Amino acid sequence: MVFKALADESRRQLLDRLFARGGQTLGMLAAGLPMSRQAVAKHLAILEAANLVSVHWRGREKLHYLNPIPIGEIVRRWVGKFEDARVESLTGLKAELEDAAIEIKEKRNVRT
Amino acid sequence: MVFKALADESRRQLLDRLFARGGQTLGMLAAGLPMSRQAVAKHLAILEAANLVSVHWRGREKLHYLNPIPIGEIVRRWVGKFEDARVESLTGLKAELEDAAIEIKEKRNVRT
DNA sequence: TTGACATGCAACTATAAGGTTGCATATGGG
DNA sequence: CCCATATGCAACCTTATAGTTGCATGTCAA
Repeated sequence: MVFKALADESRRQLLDRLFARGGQTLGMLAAGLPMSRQAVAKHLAILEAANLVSVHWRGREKLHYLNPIPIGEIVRRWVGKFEDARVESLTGLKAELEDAAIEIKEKRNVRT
Repeated sequence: MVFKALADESRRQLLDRLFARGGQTLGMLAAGLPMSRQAVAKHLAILEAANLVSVHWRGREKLHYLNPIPIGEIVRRWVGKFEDARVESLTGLKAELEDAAIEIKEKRNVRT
């Protein structure tokens, strides 16, 4: 799942590295990160499963690339439905605030 | 953090509910979800911390709203930097594939 | 073919995360 | 004032996840 994949800092760092330079091998990516090669392999597997990273085998080397499908598109597919909700929610908030104001007014009347 | 907040299905459901109707109380949101009120409260706290949900107190009731700042914007701020990487990455992939093709050709030549 | 290198697989550990229960606190209404 | 209601706080349990180590597999190059 995309959000779970992006939720981890190490995985975002891996995406950063692939952003800086595509086609890196597992070994290249693992070197310089403060964790074992196997840990990196796991992260890359998760990124692959989330369709954020694609791979290409060249002999015994596994080359990693940011997925051709734009990450933004994948994410937008998930959050897009909330885009239009914003205005309505704000309206709702406004209404509630007004309700509260009225209630306070009413109380003042009772007490006076 | 936004992605961690969005990574959980229960929290996405809560956003769905607030999308359907803003200004719901903790109790309202908890009713109908297969978990305790306290669990929902924790999720809402995480959504608040991630700036996805804003609250407004009315007496003893806590009203929840999707954050005025569009969720899409928040998310885009995180993934935006990868948007432009796509083309370059594809180019990189293309180059690697061509490299691979050349290697295979060279081998054929050696063997032939 | 053999050795070195690149990756995969599996078992295990530690910590974080989602969930529960029980009790405390604060507000509103009669 | 008192009780019901709405939420908060804290301890605890269970499972998921990030990480480790050790060994197996597969490919290149001499």
